[in-house]
Amino acid sequence: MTLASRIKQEAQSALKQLYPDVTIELSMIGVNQTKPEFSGDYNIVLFPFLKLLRQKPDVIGKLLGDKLCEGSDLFGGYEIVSGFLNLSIKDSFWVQYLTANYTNSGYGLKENSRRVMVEYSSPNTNKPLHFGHLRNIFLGAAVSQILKNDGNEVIKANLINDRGIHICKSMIAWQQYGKGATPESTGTKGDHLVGDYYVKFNDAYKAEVAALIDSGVSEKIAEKEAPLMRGAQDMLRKWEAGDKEVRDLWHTMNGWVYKGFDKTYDKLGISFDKLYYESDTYLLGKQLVEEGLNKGVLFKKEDGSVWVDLKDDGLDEKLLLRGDGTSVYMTQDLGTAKLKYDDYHLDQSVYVIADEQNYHMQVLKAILKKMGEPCADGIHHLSYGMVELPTGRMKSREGTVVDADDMVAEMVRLAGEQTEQSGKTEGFTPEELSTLYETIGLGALKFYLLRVDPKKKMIFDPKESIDLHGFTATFIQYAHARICSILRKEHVPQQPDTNIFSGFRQTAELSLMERKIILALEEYTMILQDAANELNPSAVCNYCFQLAQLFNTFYADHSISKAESEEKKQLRLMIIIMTASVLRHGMNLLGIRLPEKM
RNA sequence: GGCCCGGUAGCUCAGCUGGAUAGAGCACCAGCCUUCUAAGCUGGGGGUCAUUGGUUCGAAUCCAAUCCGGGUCACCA
Repeated sequence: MTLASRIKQEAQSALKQLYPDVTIELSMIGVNQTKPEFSGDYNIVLFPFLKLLRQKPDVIGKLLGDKLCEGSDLFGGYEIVSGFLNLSIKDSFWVQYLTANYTNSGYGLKENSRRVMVEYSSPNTNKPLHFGHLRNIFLGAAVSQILKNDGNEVIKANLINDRGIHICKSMIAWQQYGKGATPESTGTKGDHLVGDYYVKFNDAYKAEVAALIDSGVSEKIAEKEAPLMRGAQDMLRKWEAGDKEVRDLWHTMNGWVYKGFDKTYDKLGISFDKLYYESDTYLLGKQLVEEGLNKGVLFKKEDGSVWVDLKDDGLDEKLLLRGDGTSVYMTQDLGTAKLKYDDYHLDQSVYVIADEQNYHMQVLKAILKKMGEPCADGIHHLSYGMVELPTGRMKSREGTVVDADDMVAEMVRLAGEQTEQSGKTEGFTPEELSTLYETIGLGALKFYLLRVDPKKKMIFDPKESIDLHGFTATFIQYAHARICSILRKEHVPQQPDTNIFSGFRQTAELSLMERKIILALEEYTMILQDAANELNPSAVCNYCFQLAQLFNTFYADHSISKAESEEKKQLRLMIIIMTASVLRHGMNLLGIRLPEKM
């Protein structure tokens, strides 16, 4: 149990004893950390009790304070300031907490039998990953880890959008302009090569449309009749009919893309437990729609198209099958949702998808619910804001996208540059240095994209690139490296598996910073809990940064090696061991490694 | 226009299940390396928490309205 909740419960039972006739709900008891300008560690707000207890805050505060402190191993004293009961936690409690926990390597792990799927990344196979995908990927991976750490069984899934008109666009452009180019013949990463032809399609198509308009055709007709567009549509029909030549080309080009993606995922340290391909699943929804029709949940219009009426849910009518019987996006998603559920019997299915699809996801869930599908309840849209440039949204057709591979390379380069500038490369082999630069560069990138509340959109200015100072992974990595340096010097293991200071006895009072850090360490499990409940990795980012900040302040005026006594030295070693361990644990959830030297 | 989301320091963001004088980072200014890593630390300036009204002992936080920005409302995905 966390300290804050223990304080709440003790306060409740103390009030029960003091005022047996009155029931005070746990939710009425506000426990907060005391602000630095007041004495004490935690406070209880007295205002909510005034009416119920019919007494002044000073009176209630005194009774409650006395009761709580009486014979307590936890509370050492209190002070009442304008309606707040400021409670001091005994040094002995903090020390006991520290000695009992500093050898931990796991935090917040609990039994939780839920089975959860997290779908993220979900790329199209017509272009390489860009900066916006990175937010999605890091979010999905971090949320998976956070949920797993919370005791859930987590299945990391990737739904690959490998078919459709957009895929045919790069295929036809390659056919017409590629001259047999392959990743090998051009030395280009496969996903980039295919992406180049997607861009080529759009350029050439635009020119075709312009030419048609010049020759007197209306814009609408021109867009439909441009030869490239007709070619792409023709190709899609052939693909659906299973045309061998088209399928072969499709296999080949997607193969190039997958090789490229694998390289990128590998570099990012990202993996999946289950891959779904839309080419396998895109027909699945149709059967579901048939069943819905039979059940009378869906209806057919005169032209044969199938619809669902969601007006009772505050939504609209939605098309599920075209008049010609072909499926739409929603149809596919219905099928995939059911497939996921049938595959794993999920308690929860998390979709990491940008907020532009909020409505779509709402409709998806509503339809499944209406059809009585058991998968409906578990569907949860982890909606995140899109990454924008200072000039607005990234547009692949306008060439304003920031490529993911380029971005990673740039960050690693920056990490190397700064390390060399500050002259910290001594004692590293070239291999160690390149690992270090990747750890720093990639860490900075991940942290930058995870530190903001997912639901908020974010603006990224490539010109300013990403800072390695302040609220960054680098800051946290640096604090960790400093701790490791001290531990090396003192010949103390980073992660002791037994209590190496079993003889420790506390006699000296804790300093302000010593107790502040232990207090922060104690909060960690609660932070993990919140992050898991909210599916919010930014909570972990904020916490780790604050902890590193506390350590740096502590470090600035507390010597460990030359502590004033052996007792203080041991105490501080335990503090920094646990601090480093918590930082590693938290950052590991975010997919960020912490170097021992930097 | 309907629905959804956002608006906090010059910039990027915390804080939002109501609690004390609203916090960080960047940028700017002034200090701190003969002492465990200065990618750090200390201090300083900088705010009408979009606006107005309401609920409350107490509102950045809850409610309503308004303004501004974005998203979405396809037989696209």
